[in-house]
Amino acid sequence: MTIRPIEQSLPMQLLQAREAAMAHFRPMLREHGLTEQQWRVVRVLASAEQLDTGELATRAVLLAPSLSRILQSLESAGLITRAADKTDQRRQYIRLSKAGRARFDKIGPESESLYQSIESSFGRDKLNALYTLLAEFTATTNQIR
Amino acid sequence: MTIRPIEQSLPMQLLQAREAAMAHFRPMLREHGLTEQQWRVVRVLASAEQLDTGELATRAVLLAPSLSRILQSLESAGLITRAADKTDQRRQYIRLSKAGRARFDKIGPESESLYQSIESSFGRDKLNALYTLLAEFTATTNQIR
DNA sequence: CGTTTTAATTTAACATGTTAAATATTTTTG
DNA sequence: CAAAAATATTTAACATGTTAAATTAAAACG
Repeated sequence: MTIRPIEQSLPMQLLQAREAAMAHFRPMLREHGLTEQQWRVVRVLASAEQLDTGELATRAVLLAPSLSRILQSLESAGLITRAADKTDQRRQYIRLSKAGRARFDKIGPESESLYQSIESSFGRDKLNALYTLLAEFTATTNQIR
Repeated sequence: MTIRPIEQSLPMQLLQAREAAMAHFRPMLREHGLTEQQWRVVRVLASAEQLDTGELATRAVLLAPSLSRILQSLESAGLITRAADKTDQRRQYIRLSKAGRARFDKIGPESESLYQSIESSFGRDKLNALYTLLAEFTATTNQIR
């Protein structure tokens, strides 16, 4: 059997594409004192009143152990608050604090601006095409067995 | 300014697409005692006589500190050997040991088989189109500034 | 030729990824 | 209802990601 060279594999292209994009965001986030993953959590919370950690993990694409540690750091930084569910003591709800909202309001426009510079370089139409293909790929591949 | 929702951002789609793909490979690699990144290094070495660590890092898409640790583990496992450059004592060359080659020969076909099941589910043409778009995106985005 | 600068690699420190196990709480069952 | 099974979250352990600093060797410079 012929084995595909590593550089011709889709996972490697996905990795390099993501790295190319994130290289533009990381320095900015660093100046604002957030990691890429912490920023994902803040962004998800900014678009919802409150979320339980399960839903938060799904939307931020984080595994539970990672999210658990990230929430500890965000809580220490005063950017989120937690509240236990009244009827199910296992479940807890997370929401952005005022400081968390303020941080989001500061970073959001800078992030969007960087995103648009990427969009205009690559072309909006191609970016949309790529986005759509990726979504299809993910859906299809997640269904295999 | 309107801030793009996280789930509509390309970096998140890239992350999810990669995760969808890797979920199929990780359990197999685990049974063979290699992590995803160790397997990347072995694959790169399998297609070259020997490589210095700089070139190896580039081809396996790893940062130098990560590669340094991975080489230590692969050396402990007996899968690679190292040799210093005769004229430049800073530079070292890495090559696959016989055990490393044997490991590659065992894993390679299983990996290729999984890859082909993904390819046939998504469609070869769409996969190629996606691959090409990703390569263009990476090239374009790496050039910005 | 000795000193400074550049380059290759490793180490350090902290955050996250991954899997397994532990904990605490709910729900199901017999 | 009491024991067992299921669920939500955290902890543990080890590997990798990321940035900065340290180490070592080579090249450039005065």
